[in-house]
Order: sequence, then structure tokens, then C-alpha cells
Amino acid sequence: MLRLRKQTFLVPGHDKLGLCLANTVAALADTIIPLYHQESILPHNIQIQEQQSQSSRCLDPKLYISALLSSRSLIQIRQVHAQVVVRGMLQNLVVANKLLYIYAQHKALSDAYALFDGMKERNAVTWSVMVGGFVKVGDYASGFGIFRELIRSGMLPDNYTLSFVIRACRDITDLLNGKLIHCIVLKHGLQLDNFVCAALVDMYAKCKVIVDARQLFDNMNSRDIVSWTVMIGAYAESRNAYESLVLFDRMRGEGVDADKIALVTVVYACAKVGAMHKARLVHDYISTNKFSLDVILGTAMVDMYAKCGSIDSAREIFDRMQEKNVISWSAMIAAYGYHGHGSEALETFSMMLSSGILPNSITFISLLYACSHSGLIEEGLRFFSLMWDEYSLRPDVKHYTCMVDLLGRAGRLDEALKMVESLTVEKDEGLWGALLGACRIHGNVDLAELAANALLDLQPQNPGNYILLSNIYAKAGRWKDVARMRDLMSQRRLKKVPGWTWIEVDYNIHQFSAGDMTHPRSKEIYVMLKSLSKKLELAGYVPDTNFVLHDVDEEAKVGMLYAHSEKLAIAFGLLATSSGTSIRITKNLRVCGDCHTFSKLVSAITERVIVVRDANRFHHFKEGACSCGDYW
DNA sequence: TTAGGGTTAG
Repeated sequence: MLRLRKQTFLVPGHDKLGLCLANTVAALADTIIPLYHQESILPHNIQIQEQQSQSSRCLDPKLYISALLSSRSLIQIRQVHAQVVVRGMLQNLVVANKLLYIYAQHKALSDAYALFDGMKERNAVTWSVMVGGFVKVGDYASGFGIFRELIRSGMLPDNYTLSFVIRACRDITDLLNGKLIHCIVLKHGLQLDNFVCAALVDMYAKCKVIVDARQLFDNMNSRDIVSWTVMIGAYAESRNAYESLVLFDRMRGEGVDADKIALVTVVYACAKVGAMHKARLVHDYISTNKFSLDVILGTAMVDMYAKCGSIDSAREIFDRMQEKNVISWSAMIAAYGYHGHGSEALETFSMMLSSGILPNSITFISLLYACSHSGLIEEGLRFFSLMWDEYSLRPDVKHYTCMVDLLGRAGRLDEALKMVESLTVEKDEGLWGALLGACRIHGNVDLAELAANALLDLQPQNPGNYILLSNIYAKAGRWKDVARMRDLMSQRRLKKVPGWTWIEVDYNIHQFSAGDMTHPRSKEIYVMLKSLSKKLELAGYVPDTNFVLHDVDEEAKVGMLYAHSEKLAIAFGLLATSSGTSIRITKNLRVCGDCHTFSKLVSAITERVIVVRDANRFHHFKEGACSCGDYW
């Protein structure tokens, strides 16, 4: 038995109650909790002093609940717990549930579970608090365990519990269990509220089943701001990010006002689409409705403007932000990186250090990427060493990928290969892709073959890898190997996935695929393309048919290249905008080197600036040159 | 007495 010194503990706000507990409270509570059902032990350990006479107040659950709500530490909670036991109040389900909830809030799940396990009576609140408690601390297995126990007990979960377990499925992208829970709901005809519906939509979306998410969303009786935000965010992550912006307009049309979280999500969607006009409209909405530029919204806007092509607007927002964290600084450094402004990225990094913010692993990815996009080789090597030497940040495969890209673009392929070979962590497709890209620039077929074969091993179902390797063989005149690649694709039933290009014209986004005839101005576009091609031929442009992988003759290959999506988009841009206006390609899916050559030459013969964004790397084609000094 | 959506890279 513990020897305990007695002292008076006053519960804040209820000092008259004068809860008196032993001094070594933690030890006492540890003893009490497992034994709380053996109440006979307790009176010997605890002396209870009442400053007021014994009255019904002491049996009033509100007093214990207030005491719990005022508890600031686990020790205090255990003290109140002890009192609850002593007073025989644990039979009161409201008090017991509140105790459970407060333990869960303090992440004291073992205390909570000990209490839960001994409860003779439980209700829906008891179960939801336990499931929620485990889910919130990321102990999903225990959360599911409690949920299973609930189902086995013959009870049905309430909406609170359902929200928690569905959230657990979302967090670990467990589509199977998510569907099972959805089935339970349907089977029992449970009436779902907005919390559960939004959780289901979110779960399906995070598990990449966007069609089901949308169906659920459309079938909701009433959609609140959270449901809208979840759906808008789901599209932002999908291939159809533009639908986020369509939904945002629809939401406002239905009279639902955006809050800050919804705006952060829409800003993120604008960044994904690269839609500058939409970005400006969302910015106007934020200003008009006087939303403060906090660290999260501000950072999202910096990223949005950078990805929509305006590094100046990004910097303006960044400078206006009162509070900046490591994410904000990294976003600004990355922004300079996308635009090939390496020295500004480095300068921003120095400012970040001066302001007392420590870099994280992502800061270094942004920094190394900026060096690689600006040809700052020595600086990149210096930062790569610095991250471990100065900040104890171990480089991961992403940092190595930046370095391989950096060295490879500079033609230092041997060093790039050494870096790949020295890697002890798992090599991913990004790393091999960077090496392969460098080999393509510098025409190193042997090394390209090595990288491409590694890629084929990692992703045998990705047709892009076969095409990459085939292009390299074609460039080297190894036609048998080209044919072998084509046969392999055919055997594995892989088809080339068409490329897509998005262009912003007159405040709208227009989308093109290769050979597209769906645009309302298709006829004019093809006439424009034909005229451009003739002018380019006269200027010496020869289509690089290595970018076509088909068993057809050269003439047919030229035909296939002719209507690639980026070319259709540029032809449309020329057609639909006045002279002197920049043409903005907001996004490119599956980049074709020949298209970039085309863009460069079109900028020369039309005296237009053509801005092309692919994979967040911006190319500014002006007067027949690319600002980032790239190799097209 | 129990519940939700948001920022940097890849």
C-alpha cells in the first residue's frame, strides 16, 4: 500500500468544493484507476475534506464535469477521477463519459481504456469517444477494434462514431473497410448527417474513387461548407482539377459563402490548374470579404501565383505576410525555382536563415531544384553537403533526384551515375527518370538503356517508359531495338496515353488532346497550324519524329507529330489573342520535346512570348530562345 | 457527455 501525504487540492472555479487528495497524486491515481471498482480500498488512501456540509451538490454531476473541464493536466484529471469513484458517481453515465472524453482529449488512451473496459453500462457517446480518441492519436487499429466490439455488442453506431471510423479509413486509404462501413450504413438504413456524408465523400476521394465521391456528394440533401470544401479539394487532387473551380462557382451560386479553409482549397486548385484569371478572381474574393492573410492562406497564395506564372505577384503576397513559417519560405524558394530564378532562390534561403527559421527537408528539395533549373552546379553541390553537415537532415531519394538532374543536365553524367550507384535507399522512378532525361539531352545511349530498363522494372505497366527508351534507340538509329520496344508494348497490351495541353485564353481554360477535333474552332485551328508549319519549314524546322512511336513510315510520323496537343493549343492561342499578347500554356501532360522546339520557333516567327508550364517548370519562349537556357 | 474540410516537394 502506498504511503501518501495529504494535501488540499482546489479545483479552479470550484474552490469551495475543496477536493482533498493525496499528494503523490500520480502514483495514487495509477493505483486507483485499475482498482477503481474496488471502492473499499479508496477511503483508506484519501481523506476528503468538505468545506461545506454534505449536500446534494456533491452528488451533482455538473460539479464533476466542471472540475474535469477545468483540469489542465493528467494529474488533475486523475484526481477528479478519484473523487468520482469515491462519491460513487461513476455509475452516472454522463460523468463517466465526460471523464473518458477528457482522458481522450489529453491523449491518455490507456487511462481511458481502463475506465471504458470496466464500465458496466455504455451508450453511443461512450463508444464514439473511445473510437474517436484512438483515431485522433492515429491508433487506427485500436479504433477499429473498439468499433468491431460495438458492432458485435449488437448496437448500431451513431453518426459521431461513423464519422470517426470513416475518417480512419480515409487517413490510411483503406477503401475496403471504408466500403464495409458504408455497407453497414446502407444495410441498416441509418440516417446520415452532413458529417458522415462529408467523411464518406472525403474517404472515397482520398482513395481515388472520385466518381463515387461525386455521386454521394450529388445525392446529399443539403451541402454545407465542409462538404463543398471536401469535394472541391477532391477534384484539385484529381486529373480534372478544373472541376474544382467550376464547383466553387456553383457553390457560391447556391448561396454558400466560402470560409477560409474553403478558400485555401480553391487557391490550391488554382495552383494545380495554373489558371491565372481564376487566381485573380479568388484573390479579389479574399480581399473583398476581408479575409486576413494568415500563414496558411498566404502560403497557398504564394504557391498559386507562382504556379500560375506570376513570380512578382507571388513575391508581393509573400512580402505582405505578417507571419511566415518554414512552409512559406520553402514555397517562395520553390517559386523562384520554377521560374529559373536561381539567385533569388538562394537569396531567399539566406533571408530565411536570418529570420531564424530552420530549413526542413522540403526546403532543400526546393533549393536544389532551383539550382538545377538555373544551372547553379557548384551551389547545388554545396547545399547538398550543407543539409547534412549543418542541419543534420539526411538526404532522401528526392534530394538525390535533384542532384542527378543538376549534374546530368550539366553533362556530368559519370558523377550522376556514381550518385545513383552510391544510393543506399530505395531507388524510385523519379531518380531513374532524371538520369534518363540527362542521357537524352547528351545522347548517352548506353546509360539511357540502363536507366530506362530500371524504369521498366519499376513500372512495367507505364507505356511512357517504353516510349522514352524507344525514342533514345531511334535517335541512335537502333531500329531493331525500336521494334523490340514496340512489340513489348503490344505484348503487354500497353497503349500510348495521349498527351493533354491546357491553355488560358480570354479568362477561360481550353483543353486539347493530340489530334483533337472537339474544339468549336477546330477548323480554324488546323488552318492556322498548317500555315505555321509552312512558315516553320521555311525557317528550317524539321519535325523530330523520334517522339513518335508507331510502326509507320516517316511521312505518317510527321503527320502524327503535326497535331500534338501543345501545337494545337499554340495555334489556338495565336488565333484567339491579339498580337503582342503572351500565350500561356497553363499545363502540359506528357511533354514532347518536338513541341517545345515548335514553341520556340513560333515565338521567333510571330514575335510572341510563349509561356509553357510543364511539371511546374516554366519555359519562357521569346524570340526563338528559352529563358531557362534549356536544350530545346 | 461524443464529430468534419486547409499551406511547401514529388
